[in-house]
Amino acid sequence: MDEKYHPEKIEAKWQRHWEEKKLFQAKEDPTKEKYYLLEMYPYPSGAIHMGHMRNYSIGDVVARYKMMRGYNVLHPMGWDAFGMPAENAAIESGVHPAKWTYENIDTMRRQLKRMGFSYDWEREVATCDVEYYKWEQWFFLKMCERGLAYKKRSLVNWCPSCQTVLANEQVEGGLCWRCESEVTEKELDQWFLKITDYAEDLLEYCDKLPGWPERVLRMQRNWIGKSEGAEIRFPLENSKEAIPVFTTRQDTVFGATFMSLAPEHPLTLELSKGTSQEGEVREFVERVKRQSIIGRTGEDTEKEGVFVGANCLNPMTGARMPIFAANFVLMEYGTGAVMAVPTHDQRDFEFAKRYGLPLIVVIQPPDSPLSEETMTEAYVDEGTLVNSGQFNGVDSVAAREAIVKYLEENGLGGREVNYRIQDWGISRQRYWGAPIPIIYCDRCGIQPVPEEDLPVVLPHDVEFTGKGGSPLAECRDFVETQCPKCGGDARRETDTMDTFVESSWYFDRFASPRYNGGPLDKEKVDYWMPVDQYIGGIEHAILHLLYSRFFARVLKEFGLVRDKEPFTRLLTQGMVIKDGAKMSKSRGNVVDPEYLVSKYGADTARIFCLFASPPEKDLEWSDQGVEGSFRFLNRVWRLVYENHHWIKETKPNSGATPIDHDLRVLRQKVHKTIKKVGEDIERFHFNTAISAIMELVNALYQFKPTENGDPAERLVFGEAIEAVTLLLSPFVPHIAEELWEALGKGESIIKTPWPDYDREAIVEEKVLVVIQVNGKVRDRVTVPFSMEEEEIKGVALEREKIRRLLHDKAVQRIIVVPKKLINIVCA
RNA sequence: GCCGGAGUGGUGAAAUUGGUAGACGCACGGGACUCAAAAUCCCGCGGGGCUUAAACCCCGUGUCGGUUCGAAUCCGACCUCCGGCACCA
Repeated sequence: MDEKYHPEKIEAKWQRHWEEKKLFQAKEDPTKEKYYLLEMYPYPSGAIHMGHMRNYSIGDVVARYKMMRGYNVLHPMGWDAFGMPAENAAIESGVHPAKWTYENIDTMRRQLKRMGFSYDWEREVATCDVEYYKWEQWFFLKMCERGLAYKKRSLVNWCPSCQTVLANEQVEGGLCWRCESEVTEKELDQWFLKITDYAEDLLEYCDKLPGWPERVLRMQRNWIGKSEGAEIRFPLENSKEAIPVFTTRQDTVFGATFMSLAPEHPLTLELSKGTSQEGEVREFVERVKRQSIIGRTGEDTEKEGVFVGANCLNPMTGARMPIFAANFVLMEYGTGAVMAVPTHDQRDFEFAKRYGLPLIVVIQPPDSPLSEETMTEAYVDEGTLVNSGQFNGVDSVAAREAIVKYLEENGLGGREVNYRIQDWGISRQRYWGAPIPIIYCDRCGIQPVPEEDLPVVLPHDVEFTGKGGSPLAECRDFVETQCPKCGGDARRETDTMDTFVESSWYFDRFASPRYNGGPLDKEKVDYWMPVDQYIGGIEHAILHLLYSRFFARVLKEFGLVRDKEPFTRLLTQGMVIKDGAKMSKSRGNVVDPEYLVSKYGADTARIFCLFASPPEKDLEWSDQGVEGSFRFLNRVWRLVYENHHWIKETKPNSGATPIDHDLRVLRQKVHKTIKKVGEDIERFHFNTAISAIMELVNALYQFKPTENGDPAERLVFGEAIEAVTLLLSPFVPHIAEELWEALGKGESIIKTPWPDYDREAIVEEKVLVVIQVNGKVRDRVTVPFSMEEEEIKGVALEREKIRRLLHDKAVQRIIVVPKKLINIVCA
């Protein structure tokens, strides 16, 4: 052991050792309890950043701790390797996306290895490998068979900058999740996955995931957006047809005085055809369609519309209702048609006021009655029904139920549930992704690629112009093919799949990453899945984490996996902040982990991330904090260096000698620390676990051993040093291994069981009792642990200071919290 | 607008969930070692009052109330910041 701590020497040494001994290779072993720990895999952008560093440091503590606890741990790592930055690099600098991606992977793998993370690299997966994405194509075919994947022409979100379609989940506040451009609408033929079939189940199971943060579950519930209400059919005037609407306020149906249609609603143009309104309607629809999502749905966009030239009838009253096209009605939600009740819906109120449409109050509030003439805004709360025929006098909540029944009985509609969530659009008009395995034949229509023809390999030689349109469409060798049904000339689908499809099942693939008999080796997946602990950023709360839950359900139906919830526990870690903002290249406030490792070593970088704040909170970067962490490791190093010679020689059983008070206190501190660190790791309080170890180290510095080495002292002190080393090892594994070796231990520290604390040793002999008078701390007294309540009261009342405080007061009661506190209440 | 979360020293944070507020670290101040510096080690460090000093007292967890013997923690109202959803019928 060197006198000085040189991280660069020891870190490389132990990384080599772990790799040579294959210490992190996971093997299925039914006799051992498995623990599947997973951190969200990175996109190979070129370099590991602080966010990764933090995420993976957190994960590594848990992995190593569980290994020492005797679990059979699976801790894999891979690459979310398809995606646009690779393609953009190709457009900008001419490097092929594959070359760019694989080189980045090499760099980042090297960086991760330099951090000493306990990954099973044998299981590494890159999603751009054909061996990976061919199974994704296989899933797609199976989903087509079951109608879970389908193609439809629809309005989709289009990012003009990325030149591709985005899923609803990828539009954040009207902006592209990746480049923050304003998203527009476009009508395109697209492939969708039927996540809506699972909306109810996904929602229901939000209540059955106790290991997930409430915040994430709430976001998912919100996103699924379940509304219960009714469908009501409004007959068209002079026609047999009717317009169905969805409403959650069927109790207000008697107050519906007009109808609003989405501009994209097929009836909008159809009804206006041949009327004097036709031109105006057409113009309006065209104008609305051209708007961006923000322009269309922003909160300050004014409500406007146009009469389509036709009317429908209120099914309850028979009253004639003019039909409008209105910009605020969305085609994607409900039926794209809304019954307008201006008195009890604010949007309808504003619209009615603008176009001079009639108001009928049908809900009266309990206090001050409403009148159509004086209302200045809609009344949207509950009340009693009026102007509602047979339902007059009924409470609005009860009326919702009664009216649903009436609708059903009279064939006018019925109960209906609606979800905000839409099917997942997965077509991307980009090159660097998994090709959608579909062939178009002019004679036979849409033909799935036969399973035996998989994979549909992404061609290598294509041109990257950045001009828009998928490069695959320009690649004749790829596009031109034969129809699997008739054998005639046919064309391949040139869109690729959303990269979130890859990440929806990579955790399953880690269980059998090289399996070739199918996507998953059932036996192995059943052994490892579900993921016991998943760790990653909150930004995936509704993207990846919802898609993965959907995929798990589908895979379960295919009989490929056993569980429909893939992640038992989830930890969402906070961002890394510097100078008040998230670290990012554009802000210029990044700290490169590579630099940190070069200057201080991986262990310092790791322990800083873990110590500075609890994992779920944002981490404020501090250069001095890093220095402090490095200082602490040096302190530990010196402590062991100065003592390792004699500790190595101390035989475990050499001293049955009785130990004195100071030693007993030290030993108690050791075992209390063992207890606390274990408990803190279990509940992910790494910062307090580390501070507890620091306290122990401080106590060992305070403890001055006698000159010629009392055997009992050597025993206790030696035990303490070993405990410090063991407890530190999940956090700072390299230095721990080196110190462990210096202490004369043969086996790698990762193979050493986590220490148990001695229950006897932590028993308190004396306990500090706080004495309060009327809730204010006035004195403290140390009493024997076993002292009875009554006796403690006596001791407290006898205290000089307490007597002085109480001399002219009458004691009313005394509250005793055993071993902790006594509160004397007096007048 | 709706739904969450969070506000604690100069600073990052503790307080295992109603029982000593500020552990541990950083910064800062003082001391030891040194010719000197760095490194290291030791001591101090919420604010105020009183004091040579100690002892002691008061205030203090965003603000104002409440519950309780006792509140950073529970309840109500408000303020500020952050996040999610949002013309969803």
